[in-house]
Amino acid sequence: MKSKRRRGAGAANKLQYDEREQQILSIATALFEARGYERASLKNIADEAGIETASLYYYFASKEELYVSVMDRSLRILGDNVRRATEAVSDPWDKLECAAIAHCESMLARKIVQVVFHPRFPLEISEGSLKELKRQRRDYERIIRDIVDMIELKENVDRTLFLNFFLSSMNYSGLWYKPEGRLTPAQIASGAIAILKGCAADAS
Amino acid sequence: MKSKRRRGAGAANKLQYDEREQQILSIATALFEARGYERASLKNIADEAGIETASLYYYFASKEELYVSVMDRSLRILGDNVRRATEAVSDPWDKLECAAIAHCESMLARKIVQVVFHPRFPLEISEGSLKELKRQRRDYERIIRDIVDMIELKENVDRTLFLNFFLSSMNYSGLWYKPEGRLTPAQIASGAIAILKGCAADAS
DNA sequence: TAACCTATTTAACAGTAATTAGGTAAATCG
DNA sequence: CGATTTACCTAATTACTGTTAAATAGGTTA
Repeated sequence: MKSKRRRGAGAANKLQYDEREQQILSIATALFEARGYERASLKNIADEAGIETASLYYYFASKEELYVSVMDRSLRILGDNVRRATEAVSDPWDKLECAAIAHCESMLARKIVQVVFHPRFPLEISEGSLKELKRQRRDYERIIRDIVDMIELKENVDRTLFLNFFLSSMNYSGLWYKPEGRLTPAQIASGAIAILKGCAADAS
Repeated sequence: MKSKRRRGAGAANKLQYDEREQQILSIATALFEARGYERASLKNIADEAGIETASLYYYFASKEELYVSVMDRSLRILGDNVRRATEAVSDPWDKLECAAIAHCESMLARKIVQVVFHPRFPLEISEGSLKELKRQRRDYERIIRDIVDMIELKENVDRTLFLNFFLSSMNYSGLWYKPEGRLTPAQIASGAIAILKGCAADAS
């Protein structure tokens, strides 16, 4: 609604609308990620952006809307990265590995999301927003599911469990990943694939 | 400190100290689990216990102390259950499967924890409490690690990654588990083991 | 120059959180 | 019996929280 304004400026430290909006989204992403929804107060976010708390309402109608925007942005970036990384690959296992690497690198190396797949949403969200968020999450998982569906698994391996297993380890990698540790995000992703490859039907 | 008191009672609905303490711990566990630390207020907990908010301070010095007690209790129960389920088993893979089943059943079927392994602690906790919690978590993970160390893995599988992978899927199982769904907690656990068994050195 | 718009501030509000101080009824003890 | 202890309550306090209303400084447009 407010996204096409351009004119006007103000005091020395004023920014243009789009710049400020993106800045707030970045800061909010980092703070929601670091502290969780409740403990990342609007004051925290505003302080980091160098503006007053009330000014946030010029860009977002409520904290909930800000949260939904953060999730939206994160999931879209993640989806784009994974799609881009996998589209040129045809072998199912290679495709899954590329997806894993893109997922981990998006989550861990760059500071984009990680907030995304928390088990329960951290707030009592409005009906509409909740549906929107769930849809986006399903859309992303669909990308992965489509890859998993191409893979031939041993008969005794439950495909849905395999998918959940993969997604959970991707998400949880944020727990044990340390920037200064011995494994890079890509190595973690490839290591996960190495483990899962034991499930291949053609046990190589 | 206060654990040996016995005497005295009060109005009709008063409980003895230990009973009330356990009741509060159970309720707090369920509420922290369902709503998260911030959104589970002391008023919520007190209401459910049928007492006033201020009365909680008769049992716990602060919300933080209550949280630490909940974690403590949960991890001890979980550890006990897993130890008990595995001590009589000698084959490493069977042992791990028993651990997985005990873990999942403790987390999912009975309503004990699940709060336990959230990536980041939900509060800025005091130095001492934090150390205590981390120690307990490490102690539990040690149980699992000792089992994993007995397992023979393919050469290209990173043992630490394998361990983290296992723990993360155990924890995340709460995400997709539904009491009315097609899989029981034990089936989820066994399914996870079936997936991981592809990593066995003697590829059966 | 006058009118308007934009990004921001100041100030206040209403609600709720955790916490504390002090009191009270009933059971127990000597 | 009276004194004490136990388990609780009432009421107030402090410190935020998200949110709104209104004002303002400076740039744009006519």
